[in-house]
Order: sequence, then structure tokens, then C-alpha cells
Amino acid sequence: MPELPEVETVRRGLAPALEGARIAEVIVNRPDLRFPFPDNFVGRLTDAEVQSLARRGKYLLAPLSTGETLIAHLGMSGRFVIERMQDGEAVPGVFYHDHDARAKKHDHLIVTAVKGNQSSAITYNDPRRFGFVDLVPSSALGECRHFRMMGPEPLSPEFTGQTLKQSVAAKQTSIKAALLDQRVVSGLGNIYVCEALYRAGISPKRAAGRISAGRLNRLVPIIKQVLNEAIAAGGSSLRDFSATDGQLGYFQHDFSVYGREGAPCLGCGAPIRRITTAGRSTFYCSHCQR
DNA sequence: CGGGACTCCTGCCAGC
DNA sequence: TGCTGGCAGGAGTCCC
Repeated sequence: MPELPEVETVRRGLAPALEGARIAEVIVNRPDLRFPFPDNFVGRLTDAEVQSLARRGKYLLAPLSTGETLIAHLGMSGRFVIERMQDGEAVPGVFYHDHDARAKKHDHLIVTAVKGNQSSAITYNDPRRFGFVDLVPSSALGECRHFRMMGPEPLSPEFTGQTLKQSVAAKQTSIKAALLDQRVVSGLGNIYVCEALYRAGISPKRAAGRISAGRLNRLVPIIKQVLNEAIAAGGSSLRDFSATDGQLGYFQHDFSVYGREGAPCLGCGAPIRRITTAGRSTFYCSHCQR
């Protein structure tokens, strides 16, 4: 599922139920996801208060009253679903798996968060189990293995044409691979890299280190624009992504190239091409992107 | 060392 | 209808 816009959509969906809530119950249905659950995971979470819910790249971060921060990564197919209860009654309009009978099968983690008279069951479901959760000391978040090497947030002022130029200057690899590298910039994935490069008119095959400062200066605001549009649309719903309340994002209707192999380029009409690099599909227009 | 290929896992869909 | 192969939003690891 999730690149930055989808994770941000999930964050916004979970925040009202989690921020300021006490974790009353934790159910773990298997020993591991991509990695084993941390030691004594249930004990370290139970009765902790969630101070806030933040996002870094494609990670969700929940700093806790215990001094640890709960980290979640959704991998390819992870998602969170909320069932909210108020005074023992389900809150109308909030769905729990109604839209998808497959969901219950891979419910790996269920957290009950209590806030005032509201209780929310928050379920992490992930068929492929490429996602994971972790608990790290809040005081050393930046030094933990997940964030130590991570590049700037693409929507932050620290991500500029200049900083991008600097981080890819020595790279022989393609601009596509460079932008997917979370050490260069954090949060981009296959969809939004394809879309941004199309809008910027840059070939995904072009060597990252050989792109002029001027073109990178134009690329960076385009990346921000694509991400902001996708966040505003609630992310992209391919296959199984939905927000925590079951609502579907709709940015997939605005794709210019992703998933459009053979369809006419919106700019010139030439067929969109698909190539495979490192096992990943890349969609682009060989006429408009140079 | 940088960079590319391969790998983890399950589900779905097109094609036969 | 049923099987098979290919493909999927990520990213760590291995090998050249």
C-alpha cells in the first residue's frame, strides 16, 4: 500500500482515537511480522499513554508516557482499521472490516485505546507481513536503526533542489533509484516517483548525478506538489488501501503514468512505457521525459 | 564501496 | 471452472 501520502492519511485517521488515549489492552496474534515483536511488547505497551501520533517518511511514530516510542511501518500491504465504541455502543458511520471480508484473516495486532468515554479497537492487518512494529527509546529516536540514515522529509524546507543535488551528485544510478532510496529523501515510493518524474519531464533512466541543478530545482517543488495533491485526495487506493475508517483515497484517478502501460500519454499521445528495474515497474513517456 | 538482483509473504487477476 | 504464472504501494541482504 503505502507511500508518504497513504501513511499520512492513516496518521490523520488514527490520531483522534490515539492522541491522549491510554492503551488498555494489546493482543498479538503471532510472534512476528517482518521482524519479531519486541520483547515483552504487550507489557511495555499496556497502560501507556499515547502522547501524540507523528509520521517520519513512511513510518508512524507514537511517543508514549513510558519514554518509549511505538513505531509502525506498513510495508506493502499493511493497514490500520478502527472500530470506535462510545459508552459501549459502536459509533455510527465508523466501519470495521465491513467493506472487506478478507480482512480478519491477517489481523496480527489489536490495540484497545481508551480516551474519556470512548474506546477504540485499532487493528493492524497485513497479509504479506512486510510491515513491522518496534519500540525504541524516545530520547534516541534519531539514532535508532530506522531513522539513523534517513533523508529529509520531502515536504520540509530542508528538502530543496540544492540538497537533492548534493545528495545525488556522486551517484551513477538512475534518478528513479535515487529517489526511491530513503537515505536521499524519505517517504517516496514507486508511484509518486513515477508521477513526479513524468511531471518534471525527466527520464527515470537518467543518471542521477548528471542531472543539472536547474532541472533538480524544478523537480523538487513538483515532488512536493504531487505529494500534497495525493494527501488532499486521501492517498491512492490500489487493491486494498483504505483509510482507517474504510474510506477510499482517490488519487489513483489522477495518475498520469503509473499503471498506464500502453495508454496514451496525456501530453503527446504516445503510448506509456513500462520497464522493469530491480524487479520494480517504472512507467514513463519516452517522448516527454528526457 | 556502490549498485543491482534477489528475497521475504500472500492475494489477485489474466490467460489458458 | 480451475490451475499457473506474473505482478503488487517496501526495503534489507547478498554478491559482483
